Amino acid sequence: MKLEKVTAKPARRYHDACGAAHGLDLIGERWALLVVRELMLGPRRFGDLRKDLHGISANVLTQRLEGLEASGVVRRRRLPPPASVQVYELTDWGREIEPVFIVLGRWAARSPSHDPTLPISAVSIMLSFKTMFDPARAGEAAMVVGFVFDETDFRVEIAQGRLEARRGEIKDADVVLVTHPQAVAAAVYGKAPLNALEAQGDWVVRGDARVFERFVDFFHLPEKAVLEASP
Amino acid sequence: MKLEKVTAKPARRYHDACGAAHGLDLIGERWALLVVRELMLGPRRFGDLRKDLHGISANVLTQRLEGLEASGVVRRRRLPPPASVQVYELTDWGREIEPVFIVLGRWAARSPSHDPTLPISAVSIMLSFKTMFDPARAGEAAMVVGFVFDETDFRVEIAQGRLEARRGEIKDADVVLVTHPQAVAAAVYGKAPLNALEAQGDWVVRGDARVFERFVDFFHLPEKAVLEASP
DNA sequence: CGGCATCCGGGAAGATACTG
DNA sequence: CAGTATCTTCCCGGATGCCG
Repeated sequence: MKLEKVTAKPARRYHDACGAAHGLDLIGERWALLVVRELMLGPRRFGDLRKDLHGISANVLTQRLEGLEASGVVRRRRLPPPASVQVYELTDWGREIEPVFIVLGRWAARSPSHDPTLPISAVSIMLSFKTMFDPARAGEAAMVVGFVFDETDFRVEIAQGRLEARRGEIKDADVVLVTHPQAVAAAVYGKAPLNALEAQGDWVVRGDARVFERFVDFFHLPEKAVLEASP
Repeated sequence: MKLEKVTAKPARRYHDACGAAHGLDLIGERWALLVVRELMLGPRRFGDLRKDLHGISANVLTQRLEGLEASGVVRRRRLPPPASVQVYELTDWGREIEPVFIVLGRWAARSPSHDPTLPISAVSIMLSFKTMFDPARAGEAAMVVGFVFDETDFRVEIAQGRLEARRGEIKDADVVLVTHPQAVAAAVYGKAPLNALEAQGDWVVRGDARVFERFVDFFHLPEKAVLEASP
């Protein structure tokens, strides 16, 4: 006998008209915002999400995807045959969460306890470019930088003081880095010497390495906040 | 024998270099962001916080304040005698969370499940003015609107297409409303008729009521998002 | 294997009572 | 008034197992 899905959400809500409080009802549960982050650059499969959300368990991921789908943030789709696999993607409205990442990330980067050397996902590093890009430093520079992370291609295009970061074709890239996100973070935010990374073997450059050297200079983390202690 | 406070936080962290993930480590626990919200307009006492965070329990509020203090977001201070009471306030860096509220609130207000008629705190309604103010509608209007919520004075000043909302003096206000936040939400966002609210008795106007009628027109909730269902 | 249900241990949240 | 102590409830995280 099949149990009816009596889910009957009692669900811990704030019951508050405040917009921010309702936002927390939608994406405030543990892992929820990071699931959305991983979908920010396009549809993903369950297993891919699980792999890049280090530490999440399968059942929690299932619950979050269900919750986000019920809220209208995420939508589930089955790709047409012969693929026939299920993927999860953001709705149009879900995609509009992006500014929340930008401002939250920019604020938290100033935290004294923020450690940019920790592991980072491919999507995170791409979004960080949007967050930390300094148009003043880029000036009129124009370039296409490609990244290959674990068989997947990502591209960052800079032109007219604007930056676009997404998944996609990198045939036209000025330079392509075959590496992993953490090494990119070390180069861009840690300003690690590029030849050292190359020597370590987790870094292969295709194309004009000088372009990437300029690229690195367009980004920098904000200054750490200075704290007043409680007396 | 007194137990040493071996707090030794193992603490559930994401362990992720992503700025947003670290932001969640700081303010992602349940209630944390709403505690910050209640401090956004200046120092508050423990009991005041508890009263306006409907549903929080004393021990959770204690834990959040401790955590936020440890993170450098909140600071604890004892007012000079004869008051000699303890208050909590945001640090300079903590105050910089404001944009997170603005964008999160603006995004969540478009949620199909957002209900603006729920209870709302005094601080929330004041912050909502910053979030939902439409400079185009205000044009060159200039006014000072005062609110008295439960013995505390708040002021909103509009001038040159800009809005400022804070606690403070309302002697120079063009109009003052003695009421409660939910009634203001009904008037401003629900566009409830003002005389109806006055008739219900939870609404006293001092000064020029016409000024408030214009004020209401400067704010409106964003359109609800239209959702694509999962097939 | 991908997606999801189920069971279980630990820990955080919620409610209430109690103390200085 | 400002928390602390205690108890219960529920969520999170990990493991296992089912089924297409």
